[in-house]
Amino acid sequence: MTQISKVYDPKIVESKWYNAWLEGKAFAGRRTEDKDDAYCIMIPPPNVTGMLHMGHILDNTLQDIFIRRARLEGKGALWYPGTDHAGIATQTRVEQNLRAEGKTKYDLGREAFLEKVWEFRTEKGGIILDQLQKLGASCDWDRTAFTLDPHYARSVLSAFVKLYERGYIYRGKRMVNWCPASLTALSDEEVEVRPQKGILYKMRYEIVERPGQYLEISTTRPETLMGDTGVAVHPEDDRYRDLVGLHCWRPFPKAKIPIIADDYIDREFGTGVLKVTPAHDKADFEIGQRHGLAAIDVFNRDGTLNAHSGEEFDGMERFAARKKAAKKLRDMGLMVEEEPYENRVGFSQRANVPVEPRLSEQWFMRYPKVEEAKEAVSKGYIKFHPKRWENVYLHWLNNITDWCISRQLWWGHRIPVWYKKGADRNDEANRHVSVDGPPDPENWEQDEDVLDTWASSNLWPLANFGWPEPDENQQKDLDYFYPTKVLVTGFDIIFFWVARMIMAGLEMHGPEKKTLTDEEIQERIPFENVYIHGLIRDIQGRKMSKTLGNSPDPLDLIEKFGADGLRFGIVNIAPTGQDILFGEDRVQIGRNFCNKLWNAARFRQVSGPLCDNSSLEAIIGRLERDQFDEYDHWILTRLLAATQQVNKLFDTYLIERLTGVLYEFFWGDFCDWYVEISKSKLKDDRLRDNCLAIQDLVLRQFLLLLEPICPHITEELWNDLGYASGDTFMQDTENPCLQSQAELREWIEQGDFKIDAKAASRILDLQTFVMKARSLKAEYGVANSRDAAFYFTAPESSQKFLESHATIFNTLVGAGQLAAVETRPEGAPAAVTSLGTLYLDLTSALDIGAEKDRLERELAKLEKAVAAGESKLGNQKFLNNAPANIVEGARRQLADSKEKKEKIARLLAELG
RNA sequence: GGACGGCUAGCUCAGUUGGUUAGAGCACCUGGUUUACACCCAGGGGGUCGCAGGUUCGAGUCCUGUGCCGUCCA
Repeated sequence: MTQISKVYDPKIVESKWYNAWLEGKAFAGRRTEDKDDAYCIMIPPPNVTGMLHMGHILDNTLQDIFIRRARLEGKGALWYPGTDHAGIATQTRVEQNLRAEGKTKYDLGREAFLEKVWEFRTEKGGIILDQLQKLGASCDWDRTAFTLDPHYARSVLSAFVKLYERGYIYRGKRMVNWCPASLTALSDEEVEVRPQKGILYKMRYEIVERPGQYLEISTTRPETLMGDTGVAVHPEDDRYRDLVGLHCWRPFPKAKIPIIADDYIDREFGTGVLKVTPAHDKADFEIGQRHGLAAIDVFNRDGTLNAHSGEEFDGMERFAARKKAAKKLRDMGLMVEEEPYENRVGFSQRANVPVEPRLSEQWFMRYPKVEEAKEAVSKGYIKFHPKRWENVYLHWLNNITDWCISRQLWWGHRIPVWYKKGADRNDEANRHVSVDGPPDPENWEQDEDVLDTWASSNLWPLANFGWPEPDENQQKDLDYFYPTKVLVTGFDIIFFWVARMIMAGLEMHGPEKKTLTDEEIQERIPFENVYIHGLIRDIQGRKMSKTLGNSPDPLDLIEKFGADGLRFGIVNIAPTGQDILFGEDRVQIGRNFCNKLWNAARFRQVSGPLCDNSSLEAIIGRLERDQFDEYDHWILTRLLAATQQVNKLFDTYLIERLTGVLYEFFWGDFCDWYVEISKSKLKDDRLRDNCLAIQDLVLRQFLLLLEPICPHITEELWNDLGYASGDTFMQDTENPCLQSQAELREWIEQGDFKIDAKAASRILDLQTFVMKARSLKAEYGVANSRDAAFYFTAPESSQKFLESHATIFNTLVGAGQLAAVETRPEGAPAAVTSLGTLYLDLTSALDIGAEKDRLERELAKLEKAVAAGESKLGNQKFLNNAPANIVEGARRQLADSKEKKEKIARLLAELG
């Protein structure tokens, strides 16, 4: 048995146990006989080259809590880890490295460049997983997956092929969100709309048929006017009705463009006239389509202007071009007005630059099983926690548009489409679509693009079990673990990943079907619960970012507080379903709590010999039920209540509340009261063994309750206090008794013995009595004297109770004596409690003024309570309508308050 | 413009289906080496629960309106 040291040192303990778990294969996913036991969590795969940040700490701590609890409960638990290839992010970083060497990816060519990325991945990949291990994450690491692993890639390509064959994937020239920095198309979800201060330019175009007459047009983007192919007004706008069908002059490059009428135009905006630039605006593109206007692309891929914009703009950067275009309009006398204007501009989330609407050839996905995806949630097969996020999910699905899935990148899953060399790519007859490619590759060229990363990670729960061609063992896993139990993620990922995984599961898991029955939906969903947590922000509520420097390194925090301390701390400060304001001082509570636990265990170790703790049966066998006093009944009542509360929090997915319940029970009840009481009981030979047995029982159950949150320290103490049997870990414990308080109650209550809740409630009175005594000591400056004498007057029933607890009273208060008296001792300040009136014997003279102040404060409180009680009980309607127990409670309360009030009034009168 | 969330002690948050005199942690103040723990112990101050109505015997909690902050969508 290890001697427990004075200060808890998490470093040694944490690495020791983590290694022991790894060696013992404690995290290996296991199947039980019964599928109902299956409990699988798929990790939201972090970027393979990413670094751990606070968001990961929260997300993975929560997952670890779920999975460790499941293991304790004997479920078939599997936490499946892995990383994704993060197409844009990873490629961008490698390109940056190349740029430092003065090279571009084109210098290397596709193959050599990809080799570089793989090198980078090998170097950096997995760092984040090591970091998760420092946190204590109990993933089944042997299964660690990567979205570009060969088998995973086959799944992704298979899905593409199936979706293509089923008509969900098509290629087309469309308006997409173009990132001029990353040089790729983006999905709508990757575009973040931000308000931007700009200028609303009002310019005028001369009407061709009516020289000298102008149309005034408002725009925020004069740099696109070279691509204008029309000017549009509302058909019912009387101001312009007669101009429709005429033309006006585009100033540069000078061209005649038609004036058209379209319902889309907002008559209220600006002058009610819109310049139509079909190649550079989504709405304009649609107007152009309706009216047969040409689309002239005046931009290059990188956001510079091209030859179509005219010689003087060719090659110019887009924002410089805006200034130049405005100047040119001014010089030509065509600028009417320039006013400051705030408009909403789409930014590329990843590259942090404004996106360009751009016309290009891309692959799109029409989402499959949209209706079923809605039903899965609206019918309750998939539950969001907190539930309100279901609205967000459903709203998105109700307004869903096709998904641009091709990316102009090299790093990713290359689209499995080949085109006949030199043939028209848009003619389906010239395409070959398959996982393995055409048998005669020399006649084909493969599509250059790769798939959006989310179009691969949406298969995560399926591909990791070998879909679509699982081997025998994978098939067993798939049958057992799918659908997975819970997905833990932040609300910002609902569209990107959660919704798409649901649709992918519904479409792919099982044979092709046009529509699904309710039963099929339930079989195909990828998970049953979605646990949504908040985002970690800094203490001022700002998002964490590298540029702000407000993002602490989690490894530093683990160093400081221990992994368990950080885990406890982060869960403790997380409100349910809201963002989390992170401050280092806020998570200290976790470290402090671990230290408290450590020392409580240490106290147990020095309090008496460790007896047989190796099984619940052994501990229960040591209880001496005939020696139970109120404290024992009370602490066991509290233990059962805490067990029940924790169980309910797991059932209702309120994980953020766990630490509150555990803290209150362990620190507030066990340490502050039961352990303090023990200090008295342990001196008594008659009481000692039972008291130690109760401590052992409480500690055992508490360690089990806490283990999911603080796995290392609990495992250590589990061993130090002798709960471990053989070489097993906590997770293998028989009879953890966690799933309801009834299980544990059955063990304790044997024969006629029942845990006495009434006896427990008397402890609450005693606690008040003790606190009043401490308060008197503090107020009269005798807090130091451990021999302070207390007296009390009390009715016979309480007198007996108090006298029998005098020793414990002395321990708890730090007093020398507690004795019953007939009347108030001379010069003694007093406190009124429901057990009786308490007096502090002062050797020095009583400060009458201070005592009067104190008692008057107390009197005022009681008068308020009495008035409230009387008005309530004087109300016939209250008596008629309120439930009997409430009325009875109010009566008792009033009687108690009245009695105390009278006593205090008498004490005051005595003081004169 | 639509939807959702928040508004309770100086700060961050609890407050179950309405029911005793609204709680915790941190911060603050006072005192403290007592059979574990100063990462600790004891005590104390501090709130008209955003605002206004309504329902009810009774509202932090339910209803209506409204203000401010935040987020998502358009």
